[in-house]
Amino acid sequence: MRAQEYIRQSIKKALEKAGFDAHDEKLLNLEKPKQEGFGDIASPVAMNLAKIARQAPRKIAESIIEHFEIDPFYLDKIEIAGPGFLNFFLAANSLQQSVLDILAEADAYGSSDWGNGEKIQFEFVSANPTGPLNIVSARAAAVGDVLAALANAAGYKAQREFYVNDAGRQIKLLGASLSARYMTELGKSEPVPEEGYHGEYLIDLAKEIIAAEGKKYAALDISERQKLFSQKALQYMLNRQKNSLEKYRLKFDNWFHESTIRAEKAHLKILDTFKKSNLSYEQDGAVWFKSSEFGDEKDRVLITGEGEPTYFLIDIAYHETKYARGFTQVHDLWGPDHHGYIARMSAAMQALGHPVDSFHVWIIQQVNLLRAGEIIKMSKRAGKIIEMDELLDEVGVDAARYFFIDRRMSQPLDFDIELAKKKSDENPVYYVQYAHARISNILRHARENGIEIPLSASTALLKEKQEMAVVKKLIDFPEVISKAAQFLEPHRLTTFLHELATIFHRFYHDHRVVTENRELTLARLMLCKATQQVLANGLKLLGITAPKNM
RNA sequence: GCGCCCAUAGCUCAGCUGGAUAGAGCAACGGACUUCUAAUCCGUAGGUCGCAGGUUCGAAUCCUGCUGGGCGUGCCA
Repeated sequence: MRAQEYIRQSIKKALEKAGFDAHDEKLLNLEKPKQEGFGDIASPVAMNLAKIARQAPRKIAESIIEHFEIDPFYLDKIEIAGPGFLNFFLAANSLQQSVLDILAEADAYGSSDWGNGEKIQFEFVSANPTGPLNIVSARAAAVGDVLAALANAAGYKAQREFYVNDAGRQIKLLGASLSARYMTELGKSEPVPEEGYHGEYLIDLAKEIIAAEGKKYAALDISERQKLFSQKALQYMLNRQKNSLEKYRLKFDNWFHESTIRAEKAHLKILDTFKKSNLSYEQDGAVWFKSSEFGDEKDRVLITGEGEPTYFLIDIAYHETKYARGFTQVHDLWGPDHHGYIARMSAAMQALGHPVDSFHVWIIQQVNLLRAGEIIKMSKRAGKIIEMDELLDEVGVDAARYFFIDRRMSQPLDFDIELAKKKSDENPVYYVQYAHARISNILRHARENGIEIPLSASTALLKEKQEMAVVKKLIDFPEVISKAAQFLEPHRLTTFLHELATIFHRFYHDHRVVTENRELTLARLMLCKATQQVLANGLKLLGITAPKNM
């Protein structure tokens, strides 16, 4: 059993014996003391209980200690400090043992069953297949991928889904735009629609088509050609997006096509449901959803005056399938431009009878690209957009992912390209990777000196301050993961890994691993391996490589 | 106008859902390589937590107001 688990359970038992109501797990939250001298793990439980039990926190703390059975394997002592903190001082025994436990668990260390196998879904990126992926998509891709990875590690069954808008107006425009480029390449006049897509990628595609299939499509009727080119362009863009994502080490579990909603007329069923429950009405020739009854600021159109379903209606039907597919928690990661869309979608989900807290929208804020401190101005109109591919080619996948994860997603992000490229101490990515590589080097050095590294060895000689500091950090890992998953805050993981790297580098600096003392050498090798394991597990969740040398 | 997000060291950001003397990285300054990688480590300096009230044993954290920024607010997708 992990020390944290032991402490939590023991506090619970002590509370019960002392006559307090301890069923609320929240009360048992453990903290990391802010300062040295306050022990290794702290519990504010006495202060939490003070209000409920109407007793002085210190009194409660004393009562808890009185009923607390100290197992010397885990604890040296408990102290009451400050306003009523319980400070726990971990015993060397359990710390030494946890190094071996980590090695035994290996790749699985850090995982937990916190989520109880609940089926949840993360839908993200979902960029229109009308152009290459941009920088915000890159950010969403990193965040969504890591959130899902964290959720899976924390015991949820999380799915990564990409919603493909492969139907509707913008696809028609895409086809028309490609058709225009095709004809222009063949020297004929056909303008790109005003609201069409003017980026150069369609010129490239037009050239590709001409090279591969010639000019046979020029003979077609324009509307026929546009329709055909819609599908061609769609396939092309989808493949291109998939390739970009693959390069980014992101694999979606499911690609959900909007066209299936339309084909199955799922949106009409929604319409029907709303009609039957009196949640919609007709006005000015359109059909409206009474979203204002569910917290939206006004009602929204489902069917336009021209009889077309709105994107909103299709989107409701799409989201309904998520619940139909068995997901109990639905997380959408949207771009900042969809801010105003949240209330109505949330209203729709409530209208369809889904719990308010089962549907979540997280806005991934914009990314400002900087080069040497200067913001790079991007304009969609002029086609001056930095694509995800360009960014990855320039700074690399590892750095890009790290930079995107290392900040709360709800905040705009200044991404300094020059910094991300720098292979120096200014760049936090390499700091963590370096610790991993450094350990590989130590292990190699040990082998070169004739030390065969065993799977397990006694760690009883680990007692130096820096050694213990590393172990104490290592045992935090499972909680970092479950909390990062619980609060959807992946940056907790990068922070943790950075701290672990710091503590390891410090240990490395102060102590030699491979020495004449064979038993101590083996013990420290175990510590190194356990650290490397945790670094590797953490980096894997982030989708960042763990290099053996740098 | 209304709604959401944000304001913490020179810069970029943490701060574990109300707790102990507010932390880290970078930048600045001063030190440490005959060593398992110096892509590292140690030290110094740096703060009215935007402002003003309120809630209580206790507030960077919760509430209200204000100031200053970002975004959103279509029978578009």
